[in-house]
Amino acid sequence: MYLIVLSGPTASGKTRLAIELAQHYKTVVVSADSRQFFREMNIGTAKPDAEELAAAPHYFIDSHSIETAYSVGQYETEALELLQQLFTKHEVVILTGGSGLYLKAVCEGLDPFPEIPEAVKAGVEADFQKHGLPYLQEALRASDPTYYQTVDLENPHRLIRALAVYRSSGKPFSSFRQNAAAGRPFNPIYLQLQWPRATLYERINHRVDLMMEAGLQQEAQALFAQRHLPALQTVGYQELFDHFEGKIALEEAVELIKRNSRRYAKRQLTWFRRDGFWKLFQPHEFEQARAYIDLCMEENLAWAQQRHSDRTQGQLLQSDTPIAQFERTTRNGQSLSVVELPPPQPLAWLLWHQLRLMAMEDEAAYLTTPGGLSPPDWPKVPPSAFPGWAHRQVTEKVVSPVARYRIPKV
RNA sequence: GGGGGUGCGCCGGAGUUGGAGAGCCGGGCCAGACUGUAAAUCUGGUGACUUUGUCUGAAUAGGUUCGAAUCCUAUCACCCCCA
Repeated sequence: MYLIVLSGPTASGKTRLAIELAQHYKTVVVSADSRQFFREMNIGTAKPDAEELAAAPHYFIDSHSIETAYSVGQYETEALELLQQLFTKHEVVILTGGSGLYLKAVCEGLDPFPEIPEAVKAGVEADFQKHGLPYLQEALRASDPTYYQTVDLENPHRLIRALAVYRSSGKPFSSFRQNAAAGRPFNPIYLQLQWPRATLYERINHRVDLMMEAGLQQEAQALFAQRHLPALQTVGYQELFDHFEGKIALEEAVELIKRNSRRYAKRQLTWFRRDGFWKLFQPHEFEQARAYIDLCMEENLAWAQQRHSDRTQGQLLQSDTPIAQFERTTRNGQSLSVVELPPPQPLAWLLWHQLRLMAMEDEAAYLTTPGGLSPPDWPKVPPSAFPGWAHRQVTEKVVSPVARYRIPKV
């Protein structure tokens, strides 16, 4: 059983690729989007439209109302139940969405925490309103010195949550936080959509204009009375609420929606970067994504990479055994991508593909192959999948016996 | 053509009676944190470099002065008024 996890920043094209993959694998799409659950919100959440919903069955779209309190914990439980059912009928299921914590909840699991009565949480929030942040910090120091050491003490949400858990259960927040990976009956295959940053921002700006044309203002107007609900603390709605309250002009609200969407996308990228298991694709690379998924299933593959300050190192794993390595270093504005290739085998093109994406924003990128191999020697590479395949050998800086190729920009 | 005004960081604003600036505020951007509000919430950075520090810097070139972003001259750019 495989769960194809398709993510990427907002406006990167997840919806569309998810549907293409669902059609190809004759399966369904499960949404992990923390806003598309809500049936009252449509335009501003970029929900799949009727045509897209008809093209493949979707779950967790319009499944909840903004009136009911909803949390990642509940989502994890409900999603797991659903997946269990789905896997009885499908070998492969697609999970897509941009909310990192929600994806993590499904794929890795969150530690079990006790239910917190609404009154307790409201009590802590009231104390915060009354006494301010120092009160929360002091209360946490007294009740949970362990968490106090690691938590961001400037972040009220974190402190309120920890104190509410303590007050309702009598046990410190950190005692529940085991960071234990939950067992899952399926294998995730992680795919992430990538654009050059400038292009992504253009797409976001453009999509906001389209949302406004589609009637986002009217949609927000209808929800104005409920603007204090947690679900409506959302980019695209908050800014318009401010406009309706007369705080800002409409034009300004639209600009702020664009800016806040860009910031959101940036935070998503930060979140995803920390997990090194994402294999990057461009949104039009359906064939490559499909080939990667098939290889992962046939060869039991996994992707693993790590970022340091100025370099990225990674491995391609086969049943936990490294079978290929790659590295990228950045120095003085110049970038260099290096790959240590195994003997010719069908997976080498994955590395080539990855390096081309890494080279996307770099001035120069190179591929080195030990033993004088050249990329065309690699079998099973679908040439049509790589229109930029044309490479040229770089002669000036060849480090014998390693062959060096310039990687074309995407 | 004549008169007046303004020029420093990626952008906008503040500040200047000649006295310590890599330096205030806001924005943008970059980077980061984040186990139940997560499209939320929070943090840091943003002249250069060989970064415990060093160097350069107030449109450009000169000048006055112990000392110039501040005063003077020329040039350039932009804005306003008059023709």
